[in-house]
Amino acid sequence: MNQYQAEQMFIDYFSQLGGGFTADSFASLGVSAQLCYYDKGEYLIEQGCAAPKLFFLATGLVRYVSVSPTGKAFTQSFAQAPSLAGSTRAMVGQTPALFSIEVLEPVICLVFDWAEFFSQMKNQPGFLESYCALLEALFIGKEERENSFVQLSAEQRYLQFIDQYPHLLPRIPLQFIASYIGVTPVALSRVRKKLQLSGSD
Amino acid sequence: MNQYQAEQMFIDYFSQLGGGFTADSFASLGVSAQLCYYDKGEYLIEQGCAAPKLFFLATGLVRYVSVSPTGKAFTQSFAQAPSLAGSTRAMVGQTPALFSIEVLEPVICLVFDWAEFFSQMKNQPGFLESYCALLEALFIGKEERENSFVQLSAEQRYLQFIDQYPHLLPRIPLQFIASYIGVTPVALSRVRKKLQLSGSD
DNA sequence: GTTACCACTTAACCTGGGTTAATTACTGCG
DNA sequence: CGCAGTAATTAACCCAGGTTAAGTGGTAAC
Repeated sequence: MNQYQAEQMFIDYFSQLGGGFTADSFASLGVSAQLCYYDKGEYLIEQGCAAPKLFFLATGLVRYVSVSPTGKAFTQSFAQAPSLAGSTRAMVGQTPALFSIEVLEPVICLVFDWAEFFSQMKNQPGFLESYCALLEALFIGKEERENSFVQLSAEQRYLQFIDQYPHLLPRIPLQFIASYIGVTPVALSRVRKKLQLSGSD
Repeated sequence: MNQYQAEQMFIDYFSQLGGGFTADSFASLGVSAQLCYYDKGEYLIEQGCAAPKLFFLATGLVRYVSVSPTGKAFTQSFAQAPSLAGSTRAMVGQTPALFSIEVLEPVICLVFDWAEFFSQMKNQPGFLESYCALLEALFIGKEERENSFVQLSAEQRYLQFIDQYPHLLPRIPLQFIASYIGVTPVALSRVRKKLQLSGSD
């Protein structure tokens, strides 16, 4: 994976969001990106710190995790390549990030300075529409997740997770799934036991 | 409140989002809006139905409420004028709305057809940036709410509500606040009793 | 091999909040 | 005025999920 390939993936990713964004090359956009590598266990951004960078994951898998004042970790989401990653809040509001981004599988990514990236890209025809489409999708996702937390039991949220991310299930430790669906690993273990007792699959 | 005044409020509202959107009049935008009135108890959109309209509330107060399959109502948010209202998901995805918008205090609003509105407005300089800013704010709000549900107790969520919306507290029935913070009215009543016993304010 | 370190499970106990239902306002209405 | 109908409180009971702690693999380092 070289920089050129990553940039091509990025352009493809953005084009398929809808919104009519197209581009031949990064050079023509006038944005500069740095190709970076992160190993499992490293962090792209850290909770409490400034996080003005936008990441485009060409390979790898990460999770967004926030730790409460009482020390409990909560996984807000997973993101697997190809995907953008970063804290919208920290980028646009220039406030400290409310979560860390932890690498679960080795990441190769492009790193942009958000302010520079946005000021360049907003003049590209179709970019803002694509970005809006992306934001809409993010928002809708959060809305659905909000509903899950309020209206579903831990068991139902686990089944929903399996349904939505079957490919992630074998790749991430159960404790992370537990922290994603908002229960303790102990509780998730109970749920799994109960499920394998009833349905025998 | 006449249509002209409402349109002026709308333009002001959009201008102050940031993003550089400005306009002299609706006429110059080429978008058509209908001025509508809704009484307390009526609905702007209804769960399960198509909801291709965007509302701009010039006066009034509404809540977004969804009812689960088991019949439990959950208040996703409140919106008071001046504010936009509508289901992003239903507008952009042309799917049925996942919630209803219920009028709590009489509403005077402008009603737009989203598809028409967006196709006209996206060509206005600065509009897309303002719309992005709006979406970012919505997304960040949901993210914070997600955190509250996972990391705070019912009591803490209630205190947070009072802190965030002190002006709404005396205006809406307790049961709606309960359904907003994700507990039953009975549980909220317990919380309030406990609070007035400890701190005497 | 053995020691150490994880991830995961299981059991025992506890608690926050749900459920049901009775009681007490508060309101508008005939 | 009395009588609905609705909102809020309170009490009694219940349960999903948290907490603590002990047990069971699995694997990497020595």
